[in-house]
Amino acid sequence: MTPRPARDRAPRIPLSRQKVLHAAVALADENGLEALTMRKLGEAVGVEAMSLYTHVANKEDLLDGMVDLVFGEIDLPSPHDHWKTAMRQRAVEVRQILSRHRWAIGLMESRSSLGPATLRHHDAVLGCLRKAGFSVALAAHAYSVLDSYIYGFALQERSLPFDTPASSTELAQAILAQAPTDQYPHMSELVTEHILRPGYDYGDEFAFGLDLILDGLESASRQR
Amino acid sequence: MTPRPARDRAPRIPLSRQKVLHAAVALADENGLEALTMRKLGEAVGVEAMSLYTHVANKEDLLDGMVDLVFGEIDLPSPHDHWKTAMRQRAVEVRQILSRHRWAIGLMESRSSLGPATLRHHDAVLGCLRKAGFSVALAAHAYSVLDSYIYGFALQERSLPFDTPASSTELAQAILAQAPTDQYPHMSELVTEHILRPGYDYGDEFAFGLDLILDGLESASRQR
DNA sequence: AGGATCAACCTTACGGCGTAAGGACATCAG
DNA sequence: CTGATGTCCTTACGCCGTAAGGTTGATCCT
Repeated sequence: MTPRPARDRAPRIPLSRQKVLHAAVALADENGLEALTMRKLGEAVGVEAMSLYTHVANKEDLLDGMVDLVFGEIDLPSPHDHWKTAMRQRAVEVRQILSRHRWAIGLMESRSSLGPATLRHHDAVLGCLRKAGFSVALAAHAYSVLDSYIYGFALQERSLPFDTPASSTELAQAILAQAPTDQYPHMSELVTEHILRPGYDYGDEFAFGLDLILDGLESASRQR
Repeated sequence: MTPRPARDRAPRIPLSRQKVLHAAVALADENGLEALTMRKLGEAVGVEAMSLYTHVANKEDLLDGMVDLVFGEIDLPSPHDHWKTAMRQRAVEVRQILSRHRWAIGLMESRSSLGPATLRHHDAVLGCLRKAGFSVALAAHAYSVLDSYIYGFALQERSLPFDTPASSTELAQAILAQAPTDQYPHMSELVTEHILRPGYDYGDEFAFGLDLILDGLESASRQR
């Protein structure tokens, strides 16, 4: 009665941890981390929610895997570049990646189990600084300032309503409406004379702070 | 039959938005943001979950209020201090407050509706910089770098397992176990020669980056 | 005093969440 | 052919935020 399935192959390509992780990243990218539920992820890969547990231990493990995938997207610093060039490049790239994966910002630094791509990345960055003559302590300082700045900037950038410069104007006006000129004069000044200026883009602030930090590190590294 | 309640006063002190917000902050401080549920918050203030909706519009509004409460904890920069002193003081205080309210880190910058304490705070910081001769643009740059650094540092600090310096040793050893010395040499070097050193405390890194940024801002402010 | 108004609070219920427990079934090794 | 293994499914539990509507007690206007 039931036809033999063996002959007309429905090739039964099974799922894999990698496929699940990639689908999870895509889903979080599109709809935010709060929309990443086991049920929706299952649907996205064509499987019931509970079947996902064949490939990930639980949701924490899923997030760990997603974070390591993101770390894997970051190019390792090229060994030929000057440390300053390499660190600037890395900073710009990380910021770009974090704006592609906004959900990752609170997660990347807070995983308690580090994946292989994560470890490789940290090691390469430290190696770049050590090779440039940074002491172990200074390399630690440098890594701390740089990443604090990069993640912090990404965090602030994420709060903006949408990426378009047009809608940032709307936000500014909304803030201005909430904040009467006479009560918050410096706030209004900032909004009217800086943020509402035609070419304004908050993202441009990134370079200022980054160069400030890199210059500071340069002089710190020369001092010993 | 039922005794008149008017005489023997059970004074029926009603709840208020402020009380709800304070209880919510306390609950999140103690058990983390994920433990802050309407039911548990209701229990904490002696009321059923649904009754909370008399005082807050929904959970988003609750979070908005909590964030504004935290901003209210930050002292406004004293108008008599040099900008550098005032900004350093503020940075240290914000970091301290963020370590008391770890749940606030991802939230403070990302509320779309700003409370009065939040606006007052931003205005005072901007005022301090403007009064010190910073142009509007430079004040914006400065505020951006400083807050990016502060929030980013707090974010990284939060990832540590617990605040005790003893347990940071455990974490370091766990990482070292995950990361074999030959495969990640610089990582191991950092852990063994820096992090596992007796007096090490990641919190100490904060001052290095902060002074680096403040010095950078000082020279930027003199340049025009 | 009597009655209306109204804010504070409660009960019940709904759909969605992560995941524990256990069963079905295809594939493959012996 | 037989049993083992790994992938996937079904069902169910106790959480979550909150919509809808009911009860109660204080206050104010006759």
